[in-house]
Amino acid sequence: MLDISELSHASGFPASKLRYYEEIGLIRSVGRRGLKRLYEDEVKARISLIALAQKGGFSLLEIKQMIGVEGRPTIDRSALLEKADELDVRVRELTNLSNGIRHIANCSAENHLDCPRFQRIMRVALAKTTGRRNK
Amino acid sequence: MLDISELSHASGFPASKLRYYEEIGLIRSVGRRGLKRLYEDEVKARISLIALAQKGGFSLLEIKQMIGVEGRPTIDRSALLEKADELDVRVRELTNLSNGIRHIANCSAENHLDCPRFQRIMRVALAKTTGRRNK
DNA sequence: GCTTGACCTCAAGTTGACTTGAAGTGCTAA
DNA sequence: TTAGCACTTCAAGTCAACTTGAGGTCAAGC
Repeated sequence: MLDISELSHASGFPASKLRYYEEIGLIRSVGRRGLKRLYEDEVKARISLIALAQKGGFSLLEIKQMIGVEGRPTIDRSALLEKADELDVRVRELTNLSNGIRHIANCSAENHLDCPRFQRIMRVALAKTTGRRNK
Repeated sequence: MLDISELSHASGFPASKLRYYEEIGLIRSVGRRGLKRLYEDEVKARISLIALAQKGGFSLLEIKQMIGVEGRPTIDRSALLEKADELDVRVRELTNLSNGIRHIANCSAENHLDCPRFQRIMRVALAKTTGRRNK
């Protein structure tokens, strides 16, 4: 059991953010000591997971659906697997982007977009992208 | 040479977004036909790159610094390599997250955060994260 | 030459994810 | 028992990244 300042300290999230997450139902407190919220230790893992998923480009709403209220997702298995696939596509793209950036850092071409090697890298990076729904 | 509707169609970006990008200096038009903007073909690659970098979690400002105005970055080599490193860290995290999500989809535990296998996956996913500046 | 329609500008509105501020509350220690 | 302080709520503010809307303009086809 931790109060909000302990959780804040442990997670590196400001208390305002934790209150906000609780407000939108991403985390929950299990009671109060006085008027202070009390959190279970488990919440720490939950918060780490949320932070991670955010880096993956998921919105808080998507994350809520994926991890659910009690650690059980509120969306179905196939939707979850779809998210994982999405993530894998992104991972491949970002790997290529990383290579592209490294190339820009090292290449001496006037305009990197004109450099054939860079173009090849980007062609690869984007090849996997075709066919994606565009929001 | 393409006008904005052609570019919009080719890139899948709404015209409003293209105008916005031009306004903030991320892309540029090379002239007008009447009052319609004219873009060079090169802009298509630039837009793809922007979209890709955004997926990598970079802000439009960061992207502008990385690819610059004429295809030359406005930040230095070491800063670029740092961005690439950042991206590599993220790639590893997201790979683990993907595994975590797949596990949630398949695991039958009551609460996934309690599942030891899931915990292990997340521990790995987050292990690489320690030491990162937290904004 | 006149209408039409796709573009234009510029200001204001929207959304997601928070933060900030003002005013209140209740353990804790003197 | 009273002061202090860390928490509380709730409304409003902020920021990035766009979108929307009102009112204007120009080339093209009738």
